[in-house]
Formats: sequence, C-alpha cells, structure tokens
Amino acid sequence: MAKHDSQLDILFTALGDPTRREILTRLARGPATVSELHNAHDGSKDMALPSFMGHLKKLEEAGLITSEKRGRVRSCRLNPGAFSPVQSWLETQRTLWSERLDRFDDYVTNLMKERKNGTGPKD
Amino acid sequence: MAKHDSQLDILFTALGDPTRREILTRLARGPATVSELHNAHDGSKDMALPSFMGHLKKLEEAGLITSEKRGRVRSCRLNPGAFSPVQSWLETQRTLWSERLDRFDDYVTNLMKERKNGTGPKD
DNA sequence: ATCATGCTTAGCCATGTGGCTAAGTATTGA
DNA sequence: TCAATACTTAGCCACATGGCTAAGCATGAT
Repeated sequence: MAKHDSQLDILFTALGDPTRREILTRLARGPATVSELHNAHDGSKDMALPSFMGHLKKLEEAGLITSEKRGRVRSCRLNPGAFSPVQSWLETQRTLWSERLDRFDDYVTNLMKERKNGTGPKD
Repeated sequence: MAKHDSQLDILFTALGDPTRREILTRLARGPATVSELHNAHDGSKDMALPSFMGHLKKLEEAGLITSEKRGRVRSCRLNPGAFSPVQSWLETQRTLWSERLDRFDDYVTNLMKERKNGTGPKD
C-alpha cells in the first residue's frame, strides 16, 4: 500500500468543514480581514469569533491560507498552490481507474466461475 | 456566503483518513473483497477488522464505494463518479482565483492608502 | 454434523472536533 | 487619556472519531 501522507490528511480534513470551505471560497476572490470574513459568515450562522478564529487557524496550519497582522487588523489570503497535493491525489485516482478495464460484474462473474472450476482467483 | 453542502462535508471528511484513501486507491485498480483489502492493509498497520470495516462503512456512506455481500464474502468496488462534487468544488476555487487579478500586497497597500485619505475600503 | 472462514455486532477508550462564554491584550481613534 | 475596536486566550461541553477486544452470526468446506 502507498506510503502514509499526513499532509493529505490535514488538507482533506480542513476541507471537510463548511465554514472553512466558505472562507476559502471568499478568499479565492481576494484577501480579506478576519472581521470581514466573520461578518460575512455571521449573516447565516452567527458563530462566536473565537470559534471562527479556530477555523482560520486550521486553514493556516494546513497551509491553505496565510494571515498577517498589521496593528490590530489581521488580513488573510489564499494559497492556491496548497491545493496541489489534493488535485494530484485525485488525478492519481483517475489514472488508476482509467487503466482499469475490468468491471465489477466481470470480477464477480470470474470469481464465481473460477470457484466452480476449483482453480481459485489468480490475483 | 455559499449554501451549505453536507455531501461535500462527508466526501472531504472521508478522504481525510489515510486508511480510507488507501482503500480507494486499491479499489481504483479494481474490485476487491474485504479480506483482500484488510490483508493488504495489515501488511503495514495491523488494524483490527471491525475498525477496518468501520472505514469501509464510512466510504460507502459517502457514496465513494459500493459493497455487495455474496454468501460470506463482501466485495467492494469504487464509484469514481462520486468524486465529481469534490473536483467541481476545486474547479470553482480555481476559477474564482483566476478571476482575481489583485495581489495581497496591493490589497494592503490600498487599504492603508484609503485609510490615510479617509475614504475607507470600497468592498 | 462439525469446524473453518468471513464478516458483524457490541461495548469500551483516549483523543479530537466544533462549538460556546468570559475575560484579556493590543491597537486605534476621538 | 479613555473608549471603541479587533483580535486572543482560557476553560467548558456534547458529540464524534479512530482505534481496541470479545463475542456472535452466517456461510462454506470437509
């Protein structure tokens, strides 16, 4: 089996929360301050700021965003390159699937046939 | 902000675990039985079968795989189409980013300049 | 019928997650 | 200087996650 890749864990996990995806979508349009992001989110969810900050922290730890504090204002920007491992992994899946010509039914059919013949599957 | 999409939650979350990604990669090469998957995984991790089955269940709930029990053997196959929402979301991000011509530094510069001029950011 | 095989169910655990409230610190503007 | 603003820290909570062991059920082989 393939080697463990914790960066993929972190990336996919980060993307598994709706608030965090919202944030990323907003930042894809351009940088924004924490307040701007939070206010936009509050429109529908009304989440407490510390919780919201936790989401930003998670995105930053995943490398998906970078934030910078100037004075009392913290601005966030997207790191689009950080999506690369995700896209690579998906592409790998697609490639493997394309190379696979067999179908599920064929597999089961062969399995049953080989069992009846007493030869066992070949692998 | 965009509407909540719980399927994306489920998909990204499912992909956030290394064991589950391993399983998907293996199934991209073709269908396999639970034992085959588990044995291959055991080579490096030695996870108890009930735990392993929990991962398969999660993948099935996400729609990423489909399993079928014949007699005492359960076979699993990949549903490649289930990745579509994930790829669509990533593509949306890329599109938004491409449309974005500004840079982070420009944003902060404009922010400071507009504050000095007393006009405030425009949105 | 009996035993082996391949799951499945049940219960447990430590840790993490996604929130909350309360309080605090630093910066900015009046 | 003081009040307002923009975060930041700390502590709490219910629930979920990713594992474990033990036991059980169904099927297949002998």
